[in-house]
Amino acid sequence: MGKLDFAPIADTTRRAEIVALLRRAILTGQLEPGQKLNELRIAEQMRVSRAPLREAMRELVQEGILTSIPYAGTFVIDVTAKDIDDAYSLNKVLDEFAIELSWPLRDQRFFDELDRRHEAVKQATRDLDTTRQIETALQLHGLIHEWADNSVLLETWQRLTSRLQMYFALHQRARNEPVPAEDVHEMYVRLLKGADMGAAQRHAREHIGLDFEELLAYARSLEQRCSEGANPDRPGPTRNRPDGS
Amino acid sequence: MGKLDFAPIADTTRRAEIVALLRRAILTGQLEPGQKLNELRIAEQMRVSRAPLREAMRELVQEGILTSIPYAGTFVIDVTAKDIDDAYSLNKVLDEFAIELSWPLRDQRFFDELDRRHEAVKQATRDLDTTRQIETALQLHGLIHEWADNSVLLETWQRLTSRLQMYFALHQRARNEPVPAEDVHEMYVRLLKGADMGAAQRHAREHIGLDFEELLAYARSLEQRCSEGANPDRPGPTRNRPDGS
DNA sequence: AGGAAGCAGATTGTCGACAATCTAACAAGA
DNA sequence: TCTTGTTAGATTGTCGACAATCTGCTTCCT
Repeated sequence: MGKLDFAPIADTTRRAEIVALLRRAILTGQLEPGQKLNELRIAEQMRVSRAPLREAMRELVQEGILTSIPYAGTFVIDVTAKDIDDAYSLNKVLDEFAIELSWPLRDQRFFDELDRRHEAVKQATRDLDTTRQIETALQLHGLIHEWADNSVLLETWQRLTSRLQMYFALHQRARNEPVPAEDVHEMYVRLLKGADMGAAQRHAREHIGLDFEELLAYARSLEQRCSEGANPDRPGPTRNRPDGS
Repeated sequence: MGKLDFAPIADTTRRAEIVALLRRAILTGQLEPGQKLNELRIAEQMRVSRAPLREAMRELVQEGILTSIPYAGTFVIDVTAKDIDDAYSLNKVLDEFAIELSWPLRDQRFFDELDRRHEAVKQATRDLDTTRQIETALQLHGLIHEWADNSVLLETWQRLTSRLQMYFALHQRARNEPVPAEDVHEMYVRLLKGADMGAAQRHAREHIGLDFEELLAYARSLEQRCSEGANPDRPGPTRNRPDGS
Protein backbone atom coordinates (compact mmCIF):
# COMPACT_ATOMS: atom_id res chain seq x y z
CA MET A 1 0.00 0.00 0.00
CA GLY A 2 2.97 2.31 -0.24
CA LYS A 3 1.22 4.41 -2.83
CA LEU A 4 3.29 7.50 -2.30
CA ASP A 5 3.60 9.43 -5.52
CA PHE A 6 7.09 10.80 -5.32
CA ALA A 7 7.75 14.13 -6.88
CA PRO A 8 10.24 13.96 -9.72
CA ILE A 9 13.70 14.69 -8.42
CA ALA A 10 15.12 18.07 -9.22
CA ASP A 11 16.81 18.41 -12.58
CA THR A 12 20.34 18.69 -11.33
CA THR A 13 21.62 20.16 -14.53
CA ARG A 14 22.85 23.71 -14.56
CA ARG A 15 20.90 24.35 -17.72
CA ALA A 16 17.57 23.68 -16.05
CA GLU A 17 18.36 25.95 -13.12
CA ILE A 18 19.50 28.70 -15.43
CA VAL A 19 16.26 28.40 -17.37
CA ALA A 20 14.28 28.74 -14.15
CA LEU A 21 16.31 31.72 -12.99
CA LEU A 22 16.07 33.56 -16.29
CA ARG A 23 12.39 32.80 -16.73
CA ARG A 24 11.61 34.12 -13.30
CA ALA A 25 13.67 37.24 -13.92
CA ILE A 26 11.80 37.91 -17.15
CA LEU A 27 8.35 37.04 -15.89
CA THR A 28 8.67 39.22 -12.83
CA GLY A 29 9.89 42.11 -14.90
CA GLN A 30 13.39 42.24 -13.44
CA LEU A 31 14.55 41.99 -17.02
CA GLU A 32 12.76 44.62 -19.03
CA PRO A 33 11.34 44.05 -22.52
CA GLY A 34 13.84 44.74 -25.27
CA GLN A 35 16.76 44.43 -22.91
CA LYS A 36 19.79 42.63 -24.22
CA LEU A 37 21.18 39.65 -22.36
CA ASN A 38 24.96 39.80 -22.24
CA GLU A 39 26.16 36.22 -22.12
CA LEU A 40 29.54 36.89 -20.58
CA ARG A 41 28.17 39.05 -17.79
CA ILE A 42 25.30 36.72 -16.91
CA ALA A 43 27.59 33.70 -17.03
CA GLU A 44 29.98 35.37 -14.61
CA GLN A 45 27.19 36.42 -12.28
CA MET A 46 25.81 32.90 -12.17
CA ARG A 47 29.29 31.38 -11.93
CA VAL A 48 28.51 29.22 -14.93
CA SER A 49 30.03 28.64 -18.31
CA ARG A 50 28.47 30.11 -21.40
CA ALA A 51 27.54 26.71 -22.88
CA PRO A 52 24.67 25.83 -20.52
CA LEU A 53 23.64 29.48 -20.43
CA ARG A 54 23.34 29.59 -24.19
CA GLU A 55 21.37 26.35 -24.25
CA ALA A 56 19.03 27.77 -21.65
CA MET A 57 18.57 30.88 -23.73
CA ARG A 58 17.70 28.79 -26.78
CA GLU A 59 14.94 27.15 -24.77
CA LEU A 60 13.53 30.47 -23.71
CA VAL A 61 13.70 31.73 -27.26
CA GLN A 62 11.54 28.82 -28.37
CA GLU A 63 9.34 29.44 -25.35
CA GLY A 64 8.58 32.81 -26.84
CA ILE A 65 9.84 35.18 -24.18
CA LEU A 66 13.26 35.78 -25.69
CA THR A 67 14.20 36.63 -29.25
CA SER A 68 17.55 35.99 -30.84
CA ILE A 69 19.31 37.80 -33.65
CA PRO A 70 22.40 35.99 -34.91
CA TYR A 71 25.63 37.75 -34.07
CA ALA A 72 23.68 40.59 -32.50
CA GLY A 73 22.38 39.14 -29.28
CA THR A 74 19.42 37.72 -27.42
CA PHE A 75 16.77 40.10 -26.14
CA VAL A 76 13.70 40.01 -23.97
CA ILE A 77 10.70 40.19 -26.29
CA ASP A 78 9.10 43.54 -26.87
CA VAL A 79 5.54 43.87 -25.72
CA THR A 80 3.26 45.47 -28.24
CA ALA A 81 -0.41 46.15 -27.73
CA LYS A 82 -1.14 43.85 -30.64
CA ASP A 83 0.70 40.99 -28.98
CA ILE A 84 -1.39 41.41 -25.89
CA ASP A 85 -4.55 41.58 -27.92
CA ASP A 86 -3.57 38.50 -29.92
CA ALA A 87 -2.72 36.55 -26.80
CA TYR A 88 -5.94 37.68 -25.17
CA SER A 89 -8.20 36.66 -28.03
CA LEU A 90 -6.55 33.27 -28.36
CA ASN A 91 -6.76 32.84 -24.62
CA LYS A 92 -10.50 33.30 -24.81
CA VAL A 93 -10.79 30.51 -27.33
CA LEU A 94 -8.56 28.20 -25.34
CA ASP A 95 -10.41 28.91 -22.10
CA GLU A 96 -13.71 28.07 -23.72
CA PHE A 97 -12.26 24.85 -25.08
CA ALA A 98 -10.68 23.94 -21.75
CA ILE A 99 -13.94 24.42 -19.90
CA GLU A 100 -15.71 22.25 -22.43
CA LEU A 101 -13.16 19.47 -22.05
CA SER A 102 -12.75 19.60 -18.31
CA TRP A 103 -16.45 20.03 -17.57
CA PRO A 104 -17.40 16.33 -17.55
CA LEU A 105 -14.15 15.48 -15.73
CA ARG A 106 -14.83 17.61 -12.68
CA ASP A 107 -14.82 15.67 -9.44
CA GLN A 108 -14.19 16.27 -5.76
CA ARG A 109 -10.45 16.53 -6.25
CA PHE A 110 -11.06 19.20 -8.88
CA PHE A 111 -13.20 21.26 -6.55
CA ASP A 112 -10.71 20.86 -3.71
CA GLU A 113 -7.85 21.99 -5.91
CA LEU A 114 -9.97 24.87 -7.14
CA ASP A 115 -10.55 26.01 -3.56
CA ARG A 116 -6.90 25.56 -2.70
CA ARG A 117 -5.76 27.78 -5.55
CA HIS A 118 -8.43 30.31 -4.84
CA GLU A 119 -7.24 30.45 -1.28
CA ALA A 120 -3.68 31.00 -2.50
CA VAL A 121 -4.85 34.02 -4.48
CA LYS A 122 -6.62 35.45 -1.46
CA GLN A 123 -3.56 34.86 0.68
CA ALA A 124 -1.35 36.69 -1.79
CA THR A 125 -3.86 39.50 -1.85
CA ARG A 126 -3.79 39.76 1.94
CA ASP A 127 0.01 39.74 1.84
CA LEU A 128 0.00 42.53 -0.74
CA ASP A 129 2.45 40.42 -2.70
CA THR A 130 1.44 41.55 -6.16
CA THR A 131 3.89 39.35 -8.02
CA ARG A 132 2.64 36.26 -6.27
CA GLN A 133 -0.88 37.49 -6.74
CA ILE A 134 -0.45 37.41 -10.51
CA GLU A 135 1.20 34.03 -10.29
CA THR A 136 -1.54 32.46 -8.19
CA ALA A 137 -4.33 34.00 -10.23
CA LEU A 138 -2.90 32.48 -13.40
CA GLN A 139 -2.54 29.13 -11.64
CA LEU A 140 -6.17 29.34 -10.62
CA HIS A 141 -7.15 29.80 -14.23
CA GLY A 142 -4.74 27.11 -15.33
CA LEU A 143 -6.64 24.40 -13.48
CA ILE A 144 -9.20 23.92 -16.21
CA HIS A 145 -6.40 23.46 -18.70
CA GLU A 146 -4.62 20.98 -16.50
CA TRP A 147 -7.84 19.11 -15.93
CA ALA A 148 -8.85 19.02 -19.58
CA ASP A 149 -6.61 16.01 -20.14
CA ASN A 150 -5.23 17.36 -23.39
CA SER A 151 -1.47 17.65 -23.31
CA VAL A 152 -1.25 19.82 -26.40
CA LEU A 153 -3.78 22.26 -25.01
CA LEU A 154 -1.97 22.41 -21.70
CA GLU A 155 1.34 23.03 -23.38
CA THR A 156 -0.15 25.76 -25.52
CA TRP A 157 -1.75 27.44 -22.55
CA GLN A 158 1.45 27.35 -20.53
CA ARG A 159 3.25 29.06 -23.38
CA LEU A 160 0.57 31.71 -23.45
CA THR A 161 0.71 32.04 -19.70
CA SER A 162 4.37 32.94 -19.76
CA ARG A 163 3.60 35.99 -21.83
CA LEU A 164 0.52 36.91 -19.88
CA GLN A 165 2.39 36.77 -16.62
CA MET A 166 5.05 39.00 -18.10
CA TYR A 167 2.49 41.48 -19.34
CA PHE A 168 0.68 41.63 -16.04
CA ALA A 169 3.91 41.96 -14.13
CA LEU A 170 4.89 44.89 -16.29
CA HIS A 171 1.56 46.52 -15.75
CA GLN A 172 1.78 45.97 -12.05
CA ARG A 173 5.25 47.44 -11.99
CA ALA A 174 4.15 50.58 -13.76
CA ARG A 175 1.15 51.31 -11.61
CA ASN A 176 1.59 49.85 -8.17
CA GLU A 177 -1.78 48.19 -8.06
CA PRO A 178 -2.79 44.57 -8.24
CA VAL A 179 -4.42 43.75 -11.52
CA PRO A 180 -6.95 41.03 -10.89
CA ALA A 181 -10.11 42.03 -9.10
CA GLU A 182 -10.95 39.98 -6.05
CA ASP A 183 -14.65 39.26 -6.21
CA VAL A 184 -14.48 38.20 -9.85
CA HIS A 185 -12.49 35.16 -8.82
CA GLU A 186 -15.23 34.35 -6.38
CA MET A 187 -17.74 34.25 -9.20
CA TYR A 188 -15.40 32.30 -11.44
CA VAL A 189 -14.95 29.57 -8.88
CA ARG A 190 -18.66 29.42 -8.15
CA LEU A 191 -19.54 29.05 -11.82
CA LEU A 192 -16.98 26.29 -12.30
CA LYS A 193 -18.64 24.44 -9.45
CA GLY A 194 -22.09 25.00 -10.90
CA ALA A 195 -24.08 23.18 -13.54
CA ASP A 196 -24.24 25.74 -16.36
CA MET A 197 -21.25 25.26 -18.59
CA GLY A 198 -22.24 28.02 -21.00
CA ALA A 199 -22.41 30.49 -18.15
CA ALA A 200 -18.94 29.54 -17.03
CA GLN A 201 -17.59 29.98 -20.52
CA ARG A 202 -19.25 33.32 -20.93
CA HIS A 203 -18.02 34.53 -17.58
CA ALA A 204 -14.47 33.46 -18.38
CA ARG A 205 -14.61 35.69 -21.42
CA GLU A 206 -16.10 38.71 -19.70
CA HIS A 207 -14.03 38.50 -16.55
CA ILE A 208 -10.62 38.05 -18.10
CA GLY A 209 -11.65 40.64 -20.60
CA LEU A 210 -11.93 43.31 -17.94
CA ASP A 211 -8.42 42.73 -16.74
CA PHE A 212 -7.11 42.79 -20.23
CA GLU A 213 -8.78 46.03 -21.19
CA GLU A 214 -6.80 47.90 -18.60
CA LEU A 215 -3.64 46.11 -19.61
CA LEU A 216 -4.22 46.95 -23.24
CA ALA A 217 -4.71 50.61 -22.52
CA TYR A 218 -1.46 50.65 -20.63
CA ALA A 219 0.39 48.93 -23.47
CA ARG A 220 -1.00 51.37 -26.00
CA SER A 221 0.13 54.31 -23.94
CA LEU A 222 3.60 52.77 -23.77
CA GLU A 223 3.71 52.40 -27.52
CA GLN A 224 2.65 55.95 -28.15
CA ARG A 225 5.31 57.20 -25.82
CA CYS A 226 7.81 55.00 -27.61
CA SER A 227 6.87 55.97 -31.14
CA GLU A 228 7.16 59.68 -30.41
CA GLY A 229 10.83 59.84 -29.61
CA ALA A 230 12.29 56.85 -31.39
CA ASN A 231 13.52 56.74 -34.95
CA PRO A 232 11.19 54.39 -36.78
CA ASP A 233 13.69 52.98 -39.24
CA ARG A 234 15.41 50.98 -36.53
CA PRO A 235 12.84 48.62 -35.04
CA GLY A 236 15.49 46.58 -33.33
CA PRO A 237 15.91 46.79 -29.60
CA THR A 238 18.60 49.37 -29.06
CA ARG A 239 18.03 49.74 -25.38
CA ASN A 240 21.55 49.20 -24.17
CA ARG A 241 22.05 49.65 -20.52
CA PRO A 242 25.11 51.69 -19.73
CA ASP A 243 26.61 49.56 -17.00
CA GLY A 244 27.85 52.39 -14.88
CA SER A 245 27.39 50.54 -11.65
CA MET B 1 10.16 54.19 -56.46
CA GLY B 2 12.53 51.33 -55.74
CA LYS B 3 10.13 49.78 -53.33
CA LEU B 4 11.65 46.34 -53.26
CA ASP B 5 11.04 44.63 -49.97
CA PHE B 6 14.10 42.49 -49.53
CA ALA B 7 13.73 39.12 -47.95
CA PRO B 8 15.72 38.72 -44.76
CA ILE B 9 19.06 37.14 -45.54
CA ALA B 10 19.55 33.55 -44.58
CA ASP B 11 20.67 32.84 -41.05
CA THR B 12 24.15 31.63 -41.79
CA THR B 13 24.72 30.11 -38.42
CA ARG B 14 25.42 26.43 -38.16
CA ARG B 15 22.81 26.13 -35.44
CA ALA B 16 20.01 27.27 -37.72
CA GLU B 17 21.00 24.86 -40.45
CA ILE B 18 21.25 22.01 -38.01
CA VAL B 19 17.77 22.81 -36.74
CA ALA B 20 16.45 22.72 -40.29
CA LEU B 21 18.19 19.46 -41.06
CA LEU B 22 17.05 17.73 -37.90
CA ARG B 23 13.50 19.01 -38.18
CA ARG B 24 13.23 17.76 -41.72
CA ALA B 25 14.65 14.38 -40.73
CA ILE B 26 12.10 14.05 -37.96
CA LEU B 27 9.12 15.38 -39.87
CA THR B 28 9.73 13.13 -42.84
CA GLY B 29 10.08 10.12 -40.60
CA GLN B 30 13.74 9.47 -41.35
CA LEU B 31 14.18 9.61 -37.61
CA GLU B 32 11.65 7.30 -36.04
CA PRO B 33 9.67 8.11 -32.88
CA GLY B 34 11.43 7.10 -29.72
CA GLN B 35 14.78 6.94 -31.44
CA LYS B 36 17.72 8.30 -29.53
CA LEU B 37 19.89 11.01 -31.04
CA ASN B 38 23.55 10.32 -30.43
CA GLU B 39 25.26 13.69 -30.25
CA LEU B 40 28.73 12.51 -31.14
CA ARG B 41 27.62 10.52 -34.14
CA ILE B 42 25.38 13.25 -35.55
CA ALA B 43 28.02 15.89 -34.95
CA GLU B 44 30.56 13.86 -36.88
CA GLN B 45 28.16 13.20 -39.72
CA MET B 46 27.37 16.89 -40.04
CA ARG B 47 31.02 17.89 -39.57
CA VAL B 48 29.99 20.16 -36.75
CA SER B 49 30.90 20.55 -33.13
CA ARG B 50 28.55 19.37 -30.42
CA ALA B 51 27.88 22.89 -29.12
CA PRO B 52 25.67 24.15 -31.97
CA LEU B 53 24.14 20.70 -32.31
CA ARG B 54 23.10 20.69 -28.68
CA GLU B 55 21.67 24.19 -28.96
CA ALA B 56 19.70 23.09 -32.00
CA MET B 57 18.38 20.11 -30.09
CA ARG B 58 17.25 22.34 -27.23
CA GLU B 59 15.22 24.35 -29.71
CA LEU B 60 13.57 21.24 -31.09
CA VAL B 61 12.85 20.02 -27.58
CA GLN B 62 10.97 23.23 -26.88
CA GLU B 63 9.33 22.91 -30.26
CA GLY B 64 7.82 19.70 -29.02
CA ILE B 65 9.20 17.13 -31.43
CA LEU B 66 12.12 16.06 -29.26
CA THR B 67 12.20 15.14 -25.61
CA SER B 68 15.23 15.28 -23.36
CA ILE B 69 16.10 13.29 -20.28
CA PRO B 70 19.15 14.63 -18.43
CA TYR B 71 22.19 12.39 -18.67
CA ALA B 72 20.16 9.84 -20.61
CA GLY B 73 19.74 11.43 -24.00
CA THR B 74 17.46 13.24 -26.38
CA PHE B 75 14.80 11.28 -28.21
CA VAL B 76 12.26 11.79 -30.93
CA ILE B 77 8.88 12.08 -29.26
CA ASP B 78 6.72 9.03 -29.02
CA VAL B 79 3.48 9.15 -30.90
CA THR B 80 0.52 7.93 -28.93
CA ALA B 81 -3.02 7.77 -30.20
CA LYS B 82 -3.98 10.19 -27.45
CA ASP B 83 -1.45 12.72 -28.65
CA ILE B 84 -2.90 12.58 -32.11
CA ASP B 85 -6.41 12.90 -30.75
CA ASP B 86 -5.40 15.84 -28.56
CA ALA B 87 -3.68 17.59 -31.42
CA TYR B 88 -6.63 16.92 -33.66
CA SER B 89 -9.23 18.30 -31.31
CA LEU B 90 -7.20 21.43 -30.61
CA ASN B 91 -6.62 21.84 -34.31
CA LYS B 92 -10.35 21.92 -34.89
CA VAL B 93 -10.70 24.76 -32.43
CA LEU B 94 -7.81 26.69 -33.91
CA ASP B 95 -9.04 26.22 -37.46
CA GLU B 96 -12.43 27.57 -36.53
CA PHE B 97 -10.82 30.55 -34.86
CA ALA B 98 -8.49 31.16 -37.78
CA ILE B 99 -11.36 31.14 -40.26
CA GLU B 100 -13.24 33.60 -38.09
CA LEU B 101 -10.28 35.96 -37.92
CA SER B 102 -9.17 35.70 -41.52
CA TRP B 103 -12.67 35.82 -42.98
CA PRO B 104 -13.00 39.62 -43.14
CA LEU B 105 -9.38 39.94 -44.27
CA ARG B 106 -9.74 37.87 -47.41
CA ASP B 107 -8.79 39.75 -50.54
CA GLN B 108 -7.52 39.00 -54.02
CA ARG B 109 -4.06 38.20 -52.78
CA PHE B 110 -5.57 35.69 -50.40
CA PHE B 111 -7.48 33.94 -53.15
CA ASP B 112 -4.43 33.92 -55.40
CA GLU B 113 -2.28 32.42 -52.71
CA LEU B 114 -5.01 29.91 -51.97
CA ASP B 115 -5.01 28.79 -55.59
CA ARG B 116 -1.25 28.69 -55.69
CA ARG B 117 -1.03 26.37 -52.72
CA HIS B 118 -3.87 24.25 -53.98
CA GLU B 119 -2.01 23.89 -57.23
CA ALA B 120 1.11 22.83 -55.31
CA VAL B 121 -0.87 20.06 -53.66
CA LYS B 122 -2.19 18.86 -56.98
CA GLN B 123 1.29 18.95 -58.46
CA ALA B 124 2.68 16.87 -55.61
CA THR B 125 -0.19 14.45 -56.11
CA ARG B 126 0.62 14.11 -59.80
CA ASP B 127 4.27 13.57 -58.95
CA LEU B 128 3.32 10.84 -56.46
CA ASP B 129 5.62 12.62 -53.99
CA THR B 130 3.75 11.72 -50.83
CA THR B 131 6.08 13.57 -48.48
CA ARG B 132 5.68 16.77 -50.42
CA GLN B 133 1.99 16.07 -50.69
CA ILE B 134 1.68 16.16 -46.93
CA GLU B 135 3.80 19.26 -46.74
CA THR B 136 1.81 21.17 -49.32
CA ALA B 137 -1.53 20.09 -47.92
CA LEU B 138 -0.57 21.44 -44.52
CA GLN B 139 0.65 24.66 -46.11
CA LEU B 140 -2.69 24.98 -47.84
CA HIS B 141 -4.44 24.71 -44.51
CA GLY B 142 -1.95 27.06 -42.91
CA LEU B 143 -2.98 29.98 -45.07
CA ILE B 144 -5.95 30.86 -42.90
CA HIS B 145 -3.67 30.95 -39.90
CA GLU B 146 -1.13 33.11 -41.64
CA TRP B 147 -3.86 35.42 -42.85
CA ALA B 148 -5.54 35.71 -39.48
CA ASP B 149 -3.06 38.39 -38.42
CA ASN B 150 -2.57 36.89 -34.99
CA SER B 151 1.04 36.06 -34.30
CA VAL B 152 0.30 33.92 -31.27
CA LEU B 153 -2.23 31.86 -33.16
CA LEU B 154 0.17 31.39 -36.05
CA GLU B 155 2.94 30.32 -33.74
CA THR B 156 0.66 27.87 -31.99
CA TRP B 157 -0.55 26.41 -35.24
CA GLN B 158 2.97 25.99 -36.57
CA ARG B 159 3.89 24.08 -33.44
CA LEU B 160 0.88 21.85 -33.95
CA THR B 161 1.72 21.45 -37.61
CA SER B 162 5.12 20.04 -36.81
CA ARG B 163 3.51 17.17 -35.00
CA LEU B 164 0.77 16.68 -37.53
CA GLN B 165 3.26 16.49 -40.35
CA MET B 166 5.23 13.93 -38.40
CA TYR B 167 2.13 11.86 -37.75
CA PHE B 168 1.01 11.92 -41.34
CA ALA B 169 4.49 11.10 -42.58
CA LEU B 170 4.57 8.08 -40.31
CA HIS B 171 1.22 6.93 -41.52
CA GLN B 172 2.25 7.39 -45.10
CA ARG B 173 5.42 5.45 -44.49
CA ALA B 174 3.54 2.52 -43.03
CA ARG B 175 1.00 2.16 -45.77
CA ASN B 176 2.30 3.52 -49.01
CA GLU B 177 -0.70 5.65 -49.79
CA PRO B 178 -1.19 9.38 -49.78
CA VAL B 179 -3.25 10.47 -46.84
CA PRO B 180 -5.22 13.53 -47.90
CA ALA B 181 -8.07 12.98 -50.27
CA GLU B 182 -7.96 15.10 -53.38
CA ASP B 183 -11.48 16.33 -53.98
CA VAL B 184 -11.90 17.41 -50.38
CA HIS B 185 -9.31 20.11 -50.92
CA GLU B 186 -11.35 21.28 -53.88
CA MET B 187 -14.35 21.79 -51.62
CA TYR B 188 -12.23 23.41 -48.93
CA VAL B 189 -10.88 26.02 -51.32
CA ARG B 190 -14.30 26.69 -52.78
CA LEU B 191 -15.83 27.26 -49.35
CA LEU B 192 -13.04 29.61 -48.33
CA LYS B 193 -13.80 31.63 -51.43
CA GLY B 194 -17.50 31.65 -50.73
CA ALA B 195 -19.69 33.77 -48.51
CA ASP B 196 -20.80 31.33 -45.81
CA MET B 197 -18.29 31.39 -43.00
CA GLY B 198 -20.14 28.87 -40.89
CA ALA B 199 -20.11 26.39 -43.74
CA ALA B 200 -16.37 26.79 -44.14
CA GLN B 201 -15.84 26.22 -40.44
CA ARG B 202 -18.04 23.17 -40.42
CA HIS B 203 -16.34 21.71 -43.46
CA ALA B 204 -12.91 22.27 -41.95
CA ARG B 205 -13.98 20.14 -39.02
CA GLU B 206 -15.51 17.31 -41.03
CA HIS B 207 -12.87 17.19 -43.71
CA ILE B 208 -9.82 17.16 -41.52
CA GLY B 209 -11.69 14.77 -39.32
CA LEU B 210 -11.81 12.13 -42.01
CA ASP B 211 -8.09 12.15 -42.52
CA PHE B 212 -7.52 11.95 -38.82
CA GLU B 213 -9.80 9.00 -38.26
CA GLU B 214 -7.65 6.82 -40.43
CA LEU B 215 -4.51 8.15 -38.80
CA LEU B 216 -5.92 7.46 -35.34
CA ALA B 217 -6.80 3.91 -36.21
CA TYR B 218 -3.27 3.36 -37.41
CA ALA B 219 -1.80 4.83 -34.25
CA ARG B 220 -4.02 2.67 -32.08
CA SER B 221 -2.94 -0.44 -33.93
CA LEU B 222 0.67 0.56 -33.39
CA GLU B 223 0.11 0.95 -29.69
CA GLN B 224 -1.58 -2.42 -29.37
CA ARG B 225 1.27 -4.08 -31.18
CA CYS B 226 3.67 -2.33 -28.88
CA SER B 227 1.91 -3.20 -25.65
CA GLU B 228 1.41 -6.90 -26.41
CA GLY B 229 4.80 -7.69 -27.83
CA ALA B 230 7.36 -6.45 -25.37
CA ASN B 231 10.20 -8.26 -27.08
CA PRO B 232 13.11 -5.97 -27.88
CA ASP B 233 13.24 -6.68 -31.57
CA ARG B 234 15.11 -3.46 -32.07
CA PRO B 235 17.59 -1.86 -29.72
CA GLY B 236 16.98 1.73 -30.80
CA PRO B 237 13.36 2.81 -30.70
CA THR B 238 12.44 0.94 -27.55
CA ARG B 239 12.88 3.62 -25.03
CA ASN B 240 12.96 3.25 -21.29
CA ARG B 241 10.74 5.72 -19.58
CA PRO B 242 11.38 6.61 -15.96
CA ASP B 243 8.37 4.92 -14.46
CA GLY B 244 7.53 4.72 -10.80
CA SER B 245 6.61 1.10 -10.25
C1' DA C 1 22.59 -20.08 -8.17
C1' DG C 2 21.27 -15.45 -6.66
C1' DG C 3 22.36 -10.91 -5.59
C1' DA C 4 25.14 -6.98 -4.28
C1' DA C 5 29.51 -4.41 -5.07
C1' DG C 6 32.59 -2.71 -8.30
C1' DC C 7 34.76 -1.87 -12.59
C1' DA C 8 35.13 -0.39 -17.67
C1' DG C 9 32.83 1.79 -21.69
C1' DA C 10 30.06 5.00 -23.64
C1' DT C 11 27.40 9.23 -23.52
C1' DT C 12 25.95 13.55 -21.76
C1' DG C 13 27.01 18.00 -19.29
C1' DT C 14 30.33 21.65 -18.72
C1' DC C 15 34.41 24.38 -19.36
C1' DG C 16 37.93 27.56 -21.28
C1' DA C 17 39.87 29.22 -25.57
C1' DC C 18 39.68 30.53 -30.41
C1' DA C 19 37.40 32.25 -34.73
C1' DA C 20 33.75 34.95 -37.00
C1' DT C 21 30.97 38.82 -36.90
C1' DC C 22 29.02 43.18 -35.51
C1' DT C 23 29.31 48.06 -33.72
C1' DA C 24 31.21 52.32 -33.18
C1' DA C 25 34.78 55.54 -33.55
C1' DC C 26 38.04 57.68 -36.55
C1' DA C 27 40.55 59.16 -40.70
C1' DA C 28 40.58 60.25 -45.70
C1' DG C 29 38.64 61.95 -49.84
C1' DA C 30 34.91 64.19 -52.77
C1' DT D 1 29.94 68.58 -44.62
C1' DC D 2 28.89 64.29 -46.08
C1' DT D 3 30.22 59.93 -47.48
C1' DT D 4 33.33 56.02 -47.52
C1' DG D 5 37.04 52.97 -45.99
C1' DT D 6 39.57 51.39 -41.96
C1' DT D 7 40.48 49.86 -37.54
C1' DA D 8 39.91 48.58 -32.66
C1' DG D 9 37.00 46.73 -29.26
C1' DA D 10 33.42 43.95 -27.73
C1' DT D 11 30.22 40.15 -28.28
C1' DT D 12 28.51 36.09 -30.31
C1' DG D 13 29.33 31.47 -32.60
C1' DT D 14 32.12 27.38 -32.60
C1' DC D 15 35.56 24.12 -31.21
C1' DG D 16 38.15 20.50 -28.71
C1' DA D 17 38.93 18.64 -24.15
C1' DC D 18 37.62 17.44 -19.43
C1' DA D 19 34.29 16.09 -15.71
C1' DA D 20 29.90 13.93 -14.24
C1' DT D 21 26.69 10.45 -14.91
C1' DC D 22 24.49 6.33 -16.64
C1' DT D 23 24.67 1.40 -18.41
C1' DG D 24 26.03 -3.13 -18.71
C1' DC D 25 29.07 -6.59 -17.46
C1' DT D 26 32.11 -8.82 -14.34
C1' DT D 27 33.35 -10.47 -9.93
C1' DC D 28 32.88 -11.93 -5.52
C1' DC D 29 30.44 -13.47 -1.47
C1' DT D 30 26.82 -16.14 0.84
